[in-house]
Amino acid sequence: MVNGSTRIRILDTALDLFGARGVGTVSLDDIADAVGVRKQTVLYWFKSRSGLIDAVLDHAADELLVVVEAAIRSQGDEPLDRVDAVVCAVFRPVVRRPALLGLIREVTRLDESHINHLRGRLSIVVERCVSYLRSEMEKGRLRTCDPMVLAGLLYSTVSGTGTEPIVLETFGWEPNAAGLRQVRRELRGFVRAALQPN
Amino acid sequence: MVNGSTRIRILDTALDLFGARGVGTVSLDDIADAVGVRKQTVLYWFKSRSGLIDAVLDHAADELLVVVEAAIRSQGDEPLDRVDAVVCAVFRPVVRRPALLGLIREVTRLDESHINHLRGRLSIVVERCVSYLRSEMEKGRLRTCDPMVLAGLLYSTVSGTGTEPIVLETFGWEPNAAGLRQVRRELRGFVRAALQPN
DNA sequence: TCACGTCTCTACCATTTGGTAGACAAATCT
DNA sequence: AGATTTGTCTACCAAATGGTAGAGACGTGA
Repeated sequence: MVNGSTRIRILDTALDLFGARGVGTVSLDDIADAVGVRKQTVLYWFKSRSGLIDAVLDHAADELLVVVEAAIRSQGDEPLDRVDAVVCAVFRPVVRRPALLGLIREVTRLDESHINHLRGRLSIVVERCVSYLRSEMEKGRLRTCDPMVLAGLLYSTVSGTGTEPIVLETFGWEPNAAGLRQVRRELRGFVRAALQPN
Repeated sequence: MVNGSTRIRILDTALDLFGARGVGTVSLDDIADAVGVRKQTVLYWFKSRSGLIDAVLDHAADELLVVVEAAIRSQGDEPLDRVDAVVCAVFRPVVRRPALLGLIREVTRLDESHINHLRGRLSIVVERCVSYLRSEMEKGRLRTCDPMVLAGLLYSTVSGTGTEPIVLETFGWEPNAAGLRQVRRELRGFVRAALQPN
């Protein structure tokens, strides 16, 4: 592979399409059209549809991990601030790249092999989050509960907020910049309140 | 239509398949096979794939609305208890009928006409929830914030928890009865803490 | 008995799908 | 220059898709 630019354009485009419309409803032709290339070029860079899916999941994990890792390492000792930073970090793609969380969410629809592929990529950072939450709970600086489930709940809340704008619209939300800031503010307040030590 | 039993079996099966695997990845043949009938029988009862989707969304909305309405009318004046009842009500299908929330979540992937169809069905109960939250906030019995966004956050949290068991597993959760009870307990604690008046 | 409505079926059809085979041009190496 | 590698393409293909047309089985009312 010398000229990787086509490959990356395919990955990016596929990520957007998969995330926005769901993996199962996007054909290789759809992706090729969006890139401006023929389907066979896609199959040149990725040996099969399934291979492309794995590569796109990797691509998404890369993008998400960079953002989250940076937030985790963010300065500040107060755990509520730290969690807040991670929430903001995960929320950022919601604005900049809506398809990213949408794709991660799609994992439920995929078959075992793809699931394990993505799980392998995310497990390190997930474990890090969970053990951090646990240690802060032990110090009494977060509301005490099961840190694993809590981490899952936090993820669900942030991801759901980001990936279901249509549901939020049903709840009366307006999809513009001001609305997004509003949602993020409420989301942060919600999470802070949910984590406050008792 | 005299014999509606085939129709209902198709609806039920389609709901399960759509919810579990995503609307776009389930063909009429898949549904027909699962029901034990030919595709043309499906097309007899529903004039097109799109018509079937709308009917299934109606079917899902019916099922969800019954559960939620009952919980909203549940006795008890304390708002935290009342919200708790609704959370439990929405969580119940997670166990009994995992595909139900999965289907509602799929709405993001559908086109405008189906979205509006479902929105129309859900908007009444959504508005009811929002205005209830608002009035309790005004009485100072819930943490004050934007009630619309809060309702959306609550929905996201519950729905995400229910529809992403695979993500929860990545967080170390074990998918059995005890694990489910555990998740529900944490979920209720999480929501209670997030709503506590300040 | 006979006509009619109900319900499921077989037989097709055009289109789309993931994928293979291989032609062709441009760049790179020897 | 000649050979080879790299990247994109055209030409296909078998299978699956949503959908149409209409046959046939079944019961019901006149």
